[in-house]
Amino acid sequence: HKDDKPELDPNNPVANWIHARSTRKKRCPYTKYQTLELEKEFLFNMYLTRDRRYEVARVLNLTERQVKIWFQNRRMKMKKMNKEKTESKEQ
Amino acid sequence: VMILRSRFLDARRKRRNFSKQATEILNEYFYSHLSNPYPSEEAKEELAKQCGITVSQVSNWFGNKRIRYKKNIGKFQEEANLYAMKTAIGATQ
DNA sequence: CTGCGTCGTAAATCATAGTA
DNA sequence: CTACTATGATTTACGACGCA
Repeated sequence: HKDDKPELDPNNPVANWIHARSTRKKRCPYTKYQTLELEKEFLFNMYLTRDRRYEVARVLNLTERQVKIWFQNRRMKMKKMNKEKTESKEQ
Repeated sequence: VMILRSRFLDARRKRRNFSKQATEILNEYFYSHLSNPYPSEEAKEELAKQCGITVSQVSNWFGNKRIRYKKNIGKFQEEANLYAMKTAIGATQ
């Protein structure tokens, strides 16, 4: 009867899904050293100044963009860990 | 040594597979929303409650399911048919 | 308009559970 | 027990959108 599902694609269900662009850089796992240094910097301060970003990128042989994004992801990770910790303590 | 250290540092990676009922519920949602398998935050909360897992785990499950399904649709054809049939029967009631 | 912030996700990879 | 596969979690990299 009432079909609320807009099935526009009987043959190709993934057509309307979100797809990464083909120009996206492939994920490249960082070395233990890079990760350790990034973590140290994060411990020093969760937000980068422009100068710190330049310096960290130079020392670790990453682009400033990669360092910026690493910090963004790291903050999201911290947020998630805090949420889980809080929720488990309040139950 | 490295193994012991990594086990300590990655303790949260220890896991148990979800129950069969939970997987059943997640698959039913996935295959009945195959053209747009992106549950809203509210839907995730409801699924999490029904499955007895966290919202993050529901998000992980859908992320993994979407990419693995897309990577090899043929492999999941049988499963897709099974759940399509189940929801069809449910709709008949 | 620039530029960095969060949020949600894709895709690859990791680590181990499950199984033949 | 070993080898291999399935599966849940984590790690890079963006796109979309917000705010100053």
